[in-house]
Amino acid sequence: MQIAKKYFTEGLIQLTILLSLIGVRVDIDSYLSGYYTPLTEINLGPSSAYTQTPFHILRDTLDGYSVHPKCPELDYFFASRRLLEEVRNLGSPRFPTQLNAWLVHQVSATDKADSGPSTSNNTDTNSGLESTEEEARSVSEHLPVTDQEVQQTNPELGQGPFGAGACGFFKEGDDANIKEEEEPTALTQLAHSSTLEQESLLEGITALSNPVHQHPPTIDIDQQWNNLLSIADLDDLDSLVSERLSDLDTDMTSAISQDVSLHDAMVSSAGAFGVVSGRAETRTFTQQQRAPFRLNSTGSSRALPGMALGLAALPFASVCNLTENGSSNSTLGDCLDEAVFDQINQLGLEGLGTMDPQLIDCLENMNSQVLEDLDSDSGLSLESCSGGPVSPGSSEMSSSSSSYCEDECGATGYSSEVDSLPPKGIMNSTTVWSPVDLNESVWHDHSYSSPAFFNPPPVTLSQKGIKEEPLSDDDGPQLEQRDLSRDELRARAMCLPFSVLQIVNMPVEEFLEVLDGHGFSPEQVTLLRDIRRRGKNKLAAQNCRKRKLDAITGLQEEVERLQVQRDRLLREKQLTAKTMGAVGQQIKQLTRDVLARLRDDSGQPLNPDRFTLQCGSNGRVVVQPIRRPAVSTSTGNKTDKRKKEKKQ
DNA sequence: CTAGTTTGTCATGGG
DNA sequence: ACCCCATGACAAACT
Repeated sequence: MQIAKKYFTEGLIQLTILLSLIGVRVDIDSYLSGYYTPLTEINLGPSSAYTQTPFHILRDTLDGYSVHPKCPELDYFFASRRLLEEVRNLGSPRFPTQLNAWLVHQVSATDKADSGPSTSNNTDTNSGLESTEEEARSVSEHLPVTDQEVQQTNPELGQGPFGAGACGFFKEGDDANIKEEEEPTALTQLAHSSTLEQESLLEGITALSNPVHQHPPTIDIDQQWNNLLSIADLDDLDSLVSERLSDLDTDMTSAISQDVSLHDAMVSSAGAFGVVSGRAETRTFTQQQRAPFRLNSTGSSRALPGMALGLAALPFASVCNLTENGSSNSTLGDCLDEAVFDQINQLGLEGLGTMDPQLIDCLENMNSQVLEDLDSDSGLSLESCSGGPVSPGSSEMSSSSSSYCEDECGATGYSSEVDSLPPKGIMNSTTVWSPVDLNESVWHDHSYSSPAFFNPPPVTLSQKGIKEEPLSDDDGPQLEQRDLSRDELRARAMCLPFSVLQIVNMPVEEFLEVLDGHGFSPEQVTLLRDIRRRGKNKLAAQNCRKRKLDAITGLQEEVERLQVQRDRLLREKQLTAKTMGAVGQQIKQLTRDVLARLRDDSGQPLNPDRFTLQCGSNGRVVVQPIRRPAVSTSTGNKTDKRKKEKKQ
């Protein structure tokens, strides 16, 4: 039901945008204001802010973060965006601003939802939801009147952005529309306003943690915020902030990708956006997962000036944005689409050898996040690429990741995928060890044990990786030379046309052919054999160490398991002993009771000390006299015998 | 500076 | 005989 509502809402919003593009003004404020009221009822939320954010949550998830990009539910969303793109191509140069307005609406919805405390506060004061609706209506009614005012107060928004949440957003959106119709000269100003919008988004978030910065006109909401914060759990607040953050990420990335066309007219926006991103970075509520996105976003935004200078850079930014948020159909579809990713995953690195150079460039410009996605493996694979002790788990690793490692990490000697990866594939792709290709290949130029090719921001690299490969793409060849392994240096010194990786990984047959067919000198042959032997032994050593560690870990786990089992058995033993003691006492008591009711031949009660009850196999209970000698110990028997002997 | 860790290498042995 | 692999041992680099 919520999803249906979401679709309906989104569709309505986008229809509104489309209508606005052709000059039809549609005021959705009233709809939105009325929309949340039933939503609140649906979500049975007691006027909590969270109960008013489902729309936002759904949007967030369907925007691509929590939902897989291939999720069919996104088709509609992407189709809508494509439609908007087509409309823009039809000649509406200011559409990005319109999209901004749409995004603003989107956030405004959440903000309005987040400003739900107003609703909750109203409910607290028993004023009901109607008052909120009235507020929204009044706001929307004032909008046409205050458009000019808003435009004038934009700079103020820049300083202390719209504290009023939804109100400010709607004003911005309508403002954009009207300005669009008014004067083209307002384009840069529009850009600035959009920048302000972006900033306002952040401010809206920061207002969560610091509501004091809100504007005086928003005193009511401010107070309501204080009320909310006073009762809100910290964890809830964190989750709330994270929701806002995710939404922000979506908006920001989308804004970047969509604003690119306007960028030549709004270079300042990029800078301002960078500032915004930086500010977001300083906010400590950036979660670990979000942090890379934010950093990447910052990076892409910093690349925006370059994009403004040349369209050639556009696809790269689009790639970054596309892969970051998984949304927005990019113009890069020709260069990089899912099929390419699949191809990379399937072919492993060998695809790089035959891939289009442009695509390789694209890949090189990708951030680490993208590369990790390509790897479709966690840090483990990365660590394995960097030669971590865990790496050698060759046999357990997937072929895709292994091949990826081997290729991408270049001479990462001990990705230990020698077995799992398809060496023949490499040879086929490189056309049977073409020396030229090998020397020119990217991975060949990097350290034998370094994943330099994948050198993303150091954050994602393990210490070992950093240690072995401080190289980055910006580092000069001297560092590169320094980080070459000894064997690599020897191979170069001996003018061997193969990299260490190739020497190590090529099949025996190929290796023998190489030794025989290239007319190598005996020294070169010896070096080739040594390199191969050392490389394989290095892999073997790493495998061995990993196995040893695994064995130790397994033994430790087994020790822990056995200790737990021992403790459990000891407890069971104690419990059993207790139970046995209790049962014995019960039997004793029952025996006394029974014997007390029995009489001997003389009519006297049986002495419990001299008789006992024995239960036979047939169920009969027999009274038996206690045989003292049987009860007495062996030492007792001996003493008895001695006494008897003495008596005799 | 020292101790511990990591990593590459060699020697050896088994398959 | 050769190759591959596993593993202990050693040394260098690094933390």
